[in-house]
Amino acid sequence: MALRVRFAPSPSGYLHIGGARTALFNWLWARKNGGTFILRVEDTDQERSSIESVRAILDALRWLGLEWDEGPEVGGGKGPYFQSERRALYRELGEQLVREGKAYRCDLTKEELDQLRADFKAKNPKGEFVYKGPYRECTDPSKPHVIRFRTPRDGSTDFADKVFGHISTPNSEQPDFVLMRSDGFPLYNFAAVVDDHAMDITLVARGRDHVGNTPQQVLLYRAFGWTPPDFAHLPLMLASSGEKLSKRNASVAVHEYRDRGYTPMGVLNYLSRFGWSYGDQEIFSREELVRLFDWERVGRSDGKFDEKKFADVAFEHLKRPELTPPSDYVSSVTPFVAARGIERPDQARIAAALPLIRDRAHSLVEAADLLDFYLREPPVLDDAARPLLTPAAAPHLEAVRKLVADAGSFVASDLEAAFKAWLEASGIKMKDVAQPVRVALSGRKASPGLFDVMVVLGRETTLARLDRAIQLCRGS
RNA sequence: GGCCCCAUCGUCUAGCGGUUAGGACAUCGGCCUCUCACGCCGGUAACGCGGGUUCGAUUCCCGCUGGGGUCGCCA
Repeated sequence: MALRVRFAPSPSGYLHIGGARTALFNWLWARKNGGTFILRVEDTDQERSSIESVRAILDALRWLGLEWDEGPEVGGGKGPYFQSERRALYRELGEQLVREGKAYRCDLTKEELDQLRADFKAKNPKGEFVYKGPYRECTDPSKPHVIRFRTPRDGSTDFADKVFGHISTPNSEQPDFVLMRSDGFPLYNFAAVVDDHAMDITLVARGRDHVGNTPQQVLLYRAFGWTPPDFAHLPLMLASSGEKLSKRNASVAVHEYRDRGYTPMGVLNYLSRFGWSYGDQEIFSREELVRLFDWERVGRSDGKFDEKKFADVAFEHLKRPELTPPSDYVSSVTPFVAARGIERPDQARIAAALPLIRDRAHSLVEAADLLDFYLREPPVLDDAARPLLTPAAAPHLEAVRKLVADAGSFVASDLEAAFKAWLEASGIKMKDVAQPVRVALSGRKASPGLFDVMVVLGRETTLARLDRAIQLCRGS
């Protein structure tokens, strides 16, 4: 049977990097094997689901380039892809299990259950309440009720996990879990099983926090007489604090990294190496990831997200032209440049300056900052740089101005040669003249090499900036 | 607390019986140098503990300890 995997988020918050990793591994597996990657929205909880979250998740996935073959806004032959639109199916199958005696109606109310929990908690402050039944089976279907699964009392439920191997759980541990809520909406375990089966999912890959659900789901597959899919659980990505990643924690939201100027592959590369490895290799292109990914190389222990390592991996992608081609870099950084108030940034000049900022910009936000003075006339003069434009610096700038004006060819090596010759002849030290010139050209105390900057600016602009600096020196 | 799972530098990890336990990030030195970077060189830094199995355990088994997950009419 053709490989079909899915990513099934609940639209109750942003897509965070942990969820993005789950989506990535599914996507990689599908792409590697020519399978189908399905996106399904698990919006059965009307209280917590929101259309904004659906939007946010779709946008984040698209930005990362994890395009889905079937799902919202794409369609497919196994829809609908929103669980809220599949209620009739769940209801029908729930009734079927009741008819077959594999499930039953229970009219114990939520309040009564809460009371039981509270009572238990009062007596056993340490332990956690576990009520496995028997629940109150109701005979009057017109009364509000849920449908519970009639869980076997003994034996155990096993499944093979592609990452963790064989996992066995005693059935005595499982409660008579709820399939259908009293409001007619299905609960996670039930809806997931029904949909995974209906959508012909062949492998369910999700976070390790779902291993406890798997036995219940396997029990459901058996009750229906369906063959369970394969399972693969991923070790958890914890926050750097060691706590579980939260959907409400905006700082780990995918869109946050986009806004901070990281590229999709920067994010994906870091995520790919979290729980998966390929020898000592750290940096991968998207194509390499698709080719090399394998469940065999997925680890089993949880890890903590590391901001520094993440930033470095992202930087590596920005730094290497083979990973981020110039044209991609220019189009990616342009919006960040524009956000600084530079209207219709000169793309050609950005491209020209690119080699000078590539190994200096750790993010597109930084890149836009480093690009600023090439694109703004006059350049912004930093407060910290202003003091370098002293009357004493004026003569040096005058001399440099002449050199630039007289230079035959306007290429870095020739400019540097002429510069060195002048220093030689005058006995002036490079250290003493470089900083004023740098401030004149860039308005900053730090910049790429002077001659490279001049070439990007062009002779005319270089002269204009030197002139302006000379005026400022005299004025101070 | 029950059940399930995990355990190599601070962090992400390589290792699949015999290695000076490797790489990357971080960190600390140094080099390069017109500034800032990049780059390069080098240092500090790990197999949780106790039993086995074996000629030999980081590696296999058991226990302990530690950590995590889960125990909802959330997903």
